[in-house]
Amino acid sequence: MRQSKLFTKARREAPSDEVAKNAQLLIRAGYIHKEMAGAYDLLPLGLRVVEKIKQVVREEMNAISGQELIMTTLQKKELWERTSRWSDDVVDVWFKSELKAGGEVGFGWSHEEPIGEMMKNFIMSYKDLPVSVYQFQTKLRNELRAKSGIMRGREFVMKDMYSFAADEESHLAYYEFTKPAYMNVFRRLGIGDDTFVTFAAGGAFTKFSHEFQTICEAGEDVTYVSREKGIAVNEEVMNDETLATLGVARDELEKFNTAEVGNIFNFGQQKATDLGLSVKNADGKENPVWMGSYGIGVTRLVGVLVEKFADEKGIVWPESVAPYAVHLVSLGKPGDGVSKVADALYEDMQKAGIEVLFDDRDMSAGQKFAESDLLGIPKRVVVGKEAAETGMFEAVERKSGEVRKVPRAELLAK
RNA sequence: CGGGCCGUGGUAUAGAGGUAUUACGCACGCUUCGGGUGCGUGUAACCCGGGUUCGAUUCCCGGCGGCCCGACCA
Repeated sequence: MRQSKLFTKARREAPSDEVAKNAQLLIRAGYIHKEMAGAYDLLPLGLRVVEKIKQVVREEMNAISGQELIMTTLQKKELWERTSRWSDDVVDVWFKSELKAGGEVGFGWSHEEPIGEMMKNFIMSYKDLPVSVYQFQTKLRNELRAKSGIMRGREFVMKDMYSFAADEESHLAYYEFTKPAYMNVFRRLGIGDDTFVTFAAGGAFTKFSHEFQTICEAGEDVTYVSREKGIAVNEEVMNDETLATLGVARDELEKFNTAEVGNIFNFGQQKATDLGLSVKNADGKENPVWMGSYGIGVTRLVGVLVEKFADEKGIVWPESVAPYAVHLVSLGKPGDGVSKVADALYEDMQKAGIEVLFDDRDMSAGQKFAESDLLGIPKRVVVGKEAAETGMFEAVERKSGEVRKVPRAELLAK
């Protein structure tokens, strides 16, 4: 992508109505645009980051037999009434509207009800199970207070997966199976060492649910962590009973601010019972399906990654999610020798299949470097007079600031 | 939802009861050419409604919007 054609521009100053570091940097760099409190547009660069994250998640979900689909945002009132979750007194984040043709609809804040209902059309027998399906969906939640920039919005992208099993054993096996898959995701995003499977409040049928909490100053949760024992406990369930159950002592745990980047939840047979989703077992009897749900906050992860890795100069993306792998910065003037060298290099990098953002604009070097730092692309290749003459290009690693002189051929090797 | 702070060009800001400062940006010209180059000219703003007043962007009330703290948070 030629930066001269990119309609977004970096800004020098952070907007006055944002305090959160993630939103300030993402807006300054042109990744997102604030539409209203808790609702942000994904601009071309931001969309690329989101798509990168989605791809990592997709690969890991596919690896545990998840089948991707996408559900509607519009939700049937009758369905949610059946599970007693239509009322605003029960679910306080509903957005609702009315159909002109008559009747009320809700806007999806979660999808276990409709997905369970839909699956009734396809799951008849224990032989149809186990199955798990997932989607990347824009959730709408009427939060009383949106905050922390992109980390807690009213409209956000979430990966939600739902599993269906015929018996408890295979159900729990799958539930456990998702944990390493989730950790693979977080590891690939560069936050594996700071993300913990965390015991959190359960529901009607399980003592605990499991959250994936990432150490992050801007996070809303407080988590107690024992790195040695590999145990983490959400503050909300932090008590003597929990400690006894888990076999840890209070003084073994370190307290952190954390952001919930994922959550897995065991519904037991309750959800399917409410929905009337059952299968015939081998003995010919109807049996409610065992269900689980598994979420990952995709857009929240964008915020967490910015919060965790940004430095005083701007954003620093992990390679796995960066909008481009290389930021090619030309210091030439339109039509001069330097520009021609940069242009040719850009074309060849494109042909080599390298994702490259090419700063071909006519601006001062200092401004280009400052903007490049702000954007946070992992590698910057600078084309100046020296490079044009010697064929040795300056490659700067954004994260470390390390500078190397590399020959052209090396830049085209992936 | 309770409490607090705040709404001025595209962005960030100053300010006063008599239509508004500065910087960035943007346009044009010159300058500069490896860390947000310097100069000149130009462009562009007081959230909405009501009240007080000769006059309100400024003071008062209400609304709308934003941020923060708390509460809430499958």
